Amino acid sequence: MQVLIMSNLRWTRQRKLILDALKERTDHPTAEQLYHELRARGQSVSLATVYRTLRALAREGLLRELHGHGPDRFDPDTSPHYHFRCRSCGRVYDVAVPYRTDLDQVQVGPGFVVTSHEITWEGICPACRGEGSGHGKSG
Amino acid sequence: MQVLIMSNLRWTRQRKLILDALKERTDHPTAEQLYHELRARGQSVSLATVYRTLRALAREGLLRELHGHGPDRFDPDTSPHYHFRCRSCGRVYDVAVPYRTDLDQVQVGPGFVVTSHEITWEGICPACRGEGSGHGKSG
DNA sequence: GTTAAAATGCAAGTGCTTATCATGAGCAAT
DNA sequence: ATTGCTCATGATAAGCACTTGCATTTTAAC
Repeated sequence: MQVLIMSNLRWTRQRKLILDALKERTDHPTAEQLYHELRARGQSVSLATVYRTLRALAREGLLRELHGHGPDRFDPDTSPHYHFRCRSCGRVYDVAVPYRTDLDQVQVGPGFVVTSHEITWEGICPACRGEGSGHGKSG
Repeated sequence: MQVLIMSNLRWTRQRKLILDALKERTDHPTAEQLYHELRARGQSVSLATVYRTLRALAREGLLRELHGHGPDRFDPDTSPHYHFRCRSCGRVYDVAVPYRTDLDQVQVGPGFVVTSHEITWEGICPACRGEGSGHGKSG
């Protein structure tokens, strides 16, 4: 499938695998998690390629990078939306709160140019509440 | 001055220096920046101590850690407020938008417990707009 | 099929941060 | 003021999360 028609990227076996693996998940995995997932399936990819591919696809606007505590995470949904981060396992979930376009109009101060905003909620996710102690890093 | 009355931390020369240096600034510096600042003043502190102190003071609630792109930054203001991050230099500024307590009441989904939220605006700061290209990392 | 440009894999390198551990400093009770 | 217990510091090594250099494939266009 020609997903990369608009981009100057080549549609290689590894890039297909990585993007597909990302789209299967809703927990916004890290590069390392994606890498292990693919290896577990017997696919041959290197960690460097996973990183390079994710960064490249983000530059092309095919996915979104999430920065914050711990390793970067990746979100296949590029539409404007907000996130929840579990402070126990680090997993990130989408939040169904309507996007507030008006917040991009905020006047931060003289000379400041605002290009975007993001809202992140923190707390404990259902998976971690379930576990007795809830201090895993399994996500 | 007995700032640490409520905590079990010892009020050492280094901790005084580090907290004072942090409170003098409004750009939410990194550990490294604070370290260089103190060295430039001829004060003897090790980088490890700067890191340890900042983390310790954060645990005690005397300052706040900011995570995101690049190295962690530290904010001497622990009251609820929002931030702006310059995507050119990385500096972080406080934003004078009233804190929305109602956003902590958001229902993320069944089984989710929300403990806090944060809003971060991104864009270019006045310092970087001034510079012709505006691609420094001077912050 | 050739071919030029781009992607991959491996391994080494970098940046940020924490761990280790011997030494030194704060604090409370002598 | 001194002692003694405990915590803090400094120097350096180690660790994690990436990133980069480079030789070797692959891809996409002729």
